[in-house]
Amino acid sequence: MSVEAKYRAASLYVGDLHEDVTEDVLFRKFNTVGPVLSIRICRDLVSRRSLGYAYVNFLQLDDAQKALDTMNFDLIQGKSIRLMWSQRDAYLRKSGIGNVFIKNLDKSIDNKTLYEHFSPFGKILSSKVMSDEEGSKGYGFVHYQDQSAADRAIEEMNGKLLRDCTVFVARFKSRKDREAELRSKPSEFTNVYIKNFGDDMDDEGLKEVFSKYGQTLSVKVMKDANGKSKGFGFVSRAQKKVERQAELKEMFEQMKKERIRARHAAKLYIKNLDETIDDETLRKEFSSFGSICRVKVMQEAGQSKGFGLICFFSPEAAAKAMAEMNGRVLGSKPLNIALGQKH
DNA sequence: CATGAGCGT
Repeated sequence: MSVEAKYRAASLYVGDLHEDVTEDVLFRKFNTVGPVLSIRICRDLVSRRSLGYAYVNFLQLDDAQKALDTMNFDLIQGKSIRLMWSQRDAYLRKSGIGNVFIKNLDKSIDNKTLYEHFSPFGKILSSKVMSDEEGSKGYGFVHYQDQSAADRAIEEMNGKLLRDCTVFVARFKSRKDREAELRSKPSEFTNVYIKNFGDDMDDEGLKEVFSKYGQTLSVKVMKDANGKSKGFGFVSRAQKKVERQAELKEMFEQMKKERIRARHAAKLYIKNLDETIDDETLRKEFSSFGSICRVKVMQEAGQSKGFGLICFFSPEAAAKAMAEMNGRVLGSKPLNIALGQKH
């Protein structure tokens, strides 16, 4: 095994990190287990904000294993960290194979307790109780290495009483799959709207027509202010509350995605900036393309780092600016402009 | 009631 391969084998992924956690803090924590070769907190290229996950590279595999066994779900800055082996291949994470969904969890069940209840069935890659500032949200996930382990866990645990709650345990479904499923088998409905029956039909007549098909709860012909039948209405069916909620949720999510996309498309990254160029110069040079919401030349010790960003209010303005200004010499150097990365 | 997030030098 090459040296690199050996170190890679001793790499842990650390997720769910508080934004303010530093390399230093992680080093001091993990170095207590055994010698740590390096730590990397992944950060946004430009803003340097933490992306909430890191790698801890141990010198020895045993130490990585020990950290995994003893430090998973430890709190740092009040947040429970999630440890996994570093796994560059995204297949298992994406495929959902071995992933189990659990709901109706007693609020007192935390990450560690969930792990303890579900570890007898096989090797767990990652597990988590979803939570917010208030604490547990009452559902979570356990992702096993093997589907067979997941199936055993479902078989054994579904319907079991954990503390005060009977848990529901099933294969994980992505939100998209779940919504598709809900749409494909719409829930039962008990009301129908009818139109085009003419204005001589009354409540009793309508009831007579429809009673052939089953017991009716209520039958009503819509009337105008003078009590005359309108003879028509709208054909529709009532949505159940959960259906309506799912629809609204999807709509809001799409609107949110669209907002993010638009904001993303309105952001330009400018590289190869002449060091004499500051925020104000950059703003002035780009102001003719549209309203600018933010300009930032990245600096270190009062010196330009030679790159920065401009956020326009509209994607159109950003596109125009990019088309016109890419390659344009400002100061002594040609601008290198790229569309924004995420975040 | 509930179906994450997420992988680098």
